[in-house]
Amino acid sequence: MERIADLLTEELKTAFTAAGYPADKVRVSQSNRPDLCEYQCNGAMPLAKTAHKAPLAIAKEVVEHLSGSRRIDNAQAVAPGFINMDVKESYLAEYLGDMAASSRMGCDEAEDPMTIVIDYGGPNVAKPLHVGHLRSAVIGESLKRIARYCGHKVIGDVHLGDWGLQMGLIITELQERQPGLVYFDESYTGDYPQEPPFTISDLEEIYPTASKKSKEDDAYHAKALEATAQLQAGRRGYRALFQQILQVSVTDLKRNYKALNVDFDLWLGESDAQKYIPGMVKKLEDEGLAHESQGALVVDVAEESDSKEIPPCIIRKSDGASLYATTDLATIVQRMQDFHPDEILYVVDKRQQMHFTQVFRVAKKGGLVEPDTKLEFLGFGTMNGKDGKPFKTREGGVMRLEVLLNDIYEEMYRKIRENQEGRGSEESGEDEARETAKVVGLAALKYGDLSNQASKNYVFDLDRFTSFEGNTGPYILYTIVRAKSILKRYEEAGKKVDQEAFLPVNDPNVKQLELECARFNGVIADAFAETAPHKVCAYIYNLSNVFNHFYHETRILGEQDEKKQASYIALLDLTKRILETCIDVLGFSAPERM
RNA sequence: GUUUCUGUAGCUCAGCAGGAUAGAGCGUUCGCCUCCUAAGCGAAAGGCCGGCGGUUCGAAUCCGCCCAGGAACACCA
Repeated sequence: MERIADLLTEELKTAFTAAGYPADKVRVSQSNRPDLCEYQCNGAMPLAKTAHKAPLAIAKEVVEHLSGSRRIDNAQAVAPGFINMDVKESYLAEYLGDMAASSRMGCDEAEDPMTIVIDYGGPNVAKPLHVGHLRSAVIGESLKRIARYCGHKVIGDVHLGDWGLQMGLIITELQERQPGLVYFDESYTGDYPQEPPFTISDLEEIYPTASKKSKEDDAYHAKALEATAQLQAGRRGYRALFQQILQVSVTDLKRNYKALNVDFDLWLGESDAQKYIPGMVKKLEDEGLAHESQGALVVDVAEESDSKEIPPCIIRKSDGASLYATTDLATIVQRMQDFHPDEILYVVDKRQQMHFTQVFRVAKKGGLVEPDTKLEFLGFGTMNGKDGKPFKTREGGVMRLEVLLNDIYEEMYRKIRENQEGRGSEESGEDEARETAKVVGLAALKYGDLSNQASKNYVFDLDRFTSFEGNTGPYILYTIVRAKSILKRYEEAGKKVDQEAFLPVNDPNVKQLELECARFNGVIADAFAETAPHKVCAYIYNLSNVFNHFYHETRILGEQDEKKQASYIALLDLTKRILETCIDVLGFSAPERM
């Protein structure tokens, strides 16, 4: 369905044309003065100069042509040249009925679906997920869902950091500790053991230890480099060990992402792209793009229009090893081959902007992608503590995601219990309260993150995010639970919800809620077009406010007029469905009660 | 140093294809539970939209300069 604002724009354009004015710049938008009108059009003002006429006079002429409209009500020209208007109640009821009749509430699927690969993980093997991984997971998951809801084919890839020095470090440290393992015996030709010689917690301890040693001890560092090179060269024992490190890590990562309600279609990593490197490099060389510079193989990516210097992109180090950019380029080749996507979207820390600018340019120049393949970089800001500096534990270390989640669950549980006592109402059981705390806690965390613009840094504040007041996840969930509760009682009274039973009701509170519901399709479309989940958050917060106002002013279950009541219920049901769809697209869900 | 992002109420943030009186929430103050979850609703106070210029009938929004803070600037990922 078309958005109401667009439908009104069409009518206004017709009216401008009929009045003899150009209509190309005419646009109707939601009014920024709700006390005056519901929608407004400012199109008359810029015409004043060329038409040599007062804008108000133009507006008046245009308004003359709107009198027969079935959608527009109370159109009037106001100084200095605004055209104010309302939506006819009868039309709005009809529009909402149509919305409610479709399972997608008027939000059409793309006619020409795109294939989009979203790269939004980037966790490192053998390292626990920490808060630095939170944003890409949360934002990427939401973007994936928004794009899917819009009808596109979306492939989410975790893109593991499973290649490079880190693997060499782990192997080196393992060898130090258990030199007798068969993996290190070069003369060994048999099968390697099924059971890995370490657990996930071993790995999580081994890596930082090795990393520290390597920084302090040059000989150790050299050994790690050598191990990395041999692994990359395909040494059997190292490959076997690598597979086991991978397997142990991925199992753990999957568990962690699941707790976040984040899931990936692909569990590929940097290592999977390695086989595409030789061909990719050869292509760049053949096309004369790659050349030697200070011993390294580089591709120049500077462009004349650059306002700053963009250094050449290094494809191969002077020691012959590949690096970050190499792997990312090879991954692009792999993705083009496997999926031929129309777009690849990277949801990555914004500090990597420069790197991706280089990679994208090489990919375009070298023809690794089609000329019209969109390579997009969504750089997100850091999550800071209350002091405005990057979020740390009390001891100053990086906080593990699991720990953060647990803190939130605990805090949520405490609040739920507290509220139940305060209310003195039905006590839910221990288990249910714990379950609810998890659902609400996750919503608190995700909403707290997503309600900020992705590209900006934001302050993580546990107390604020888990609060039930204000612009928070819990507040949204509470609103949904309220709506669910009424619907349940309505049905318990033996009545059936008629989703399309909208009637024109002369009640400003009802109309306000209706207008807000009608914005749904536009909000989703905008959020997709602008890769902006925070717009969905802003919308549901507003919708929740309007709903709670309506709820407070209107007796629904006590309404005597059955038809009127059915209309209220239809509106409430539509509101609930919209809210539920929105939070699903944001990546969390609501409990039955709280 | 160069480039770039950010600067809006005490705090946390919206708004930025220019439009009418710059919006929320928290915090502060004051109302509202015989009634569908008060985890709610209503109201008040609180702002030279970092500063100075420019474009425009009109600027938080566009342009220039300045100030302050963050980030990135070839062989780490």
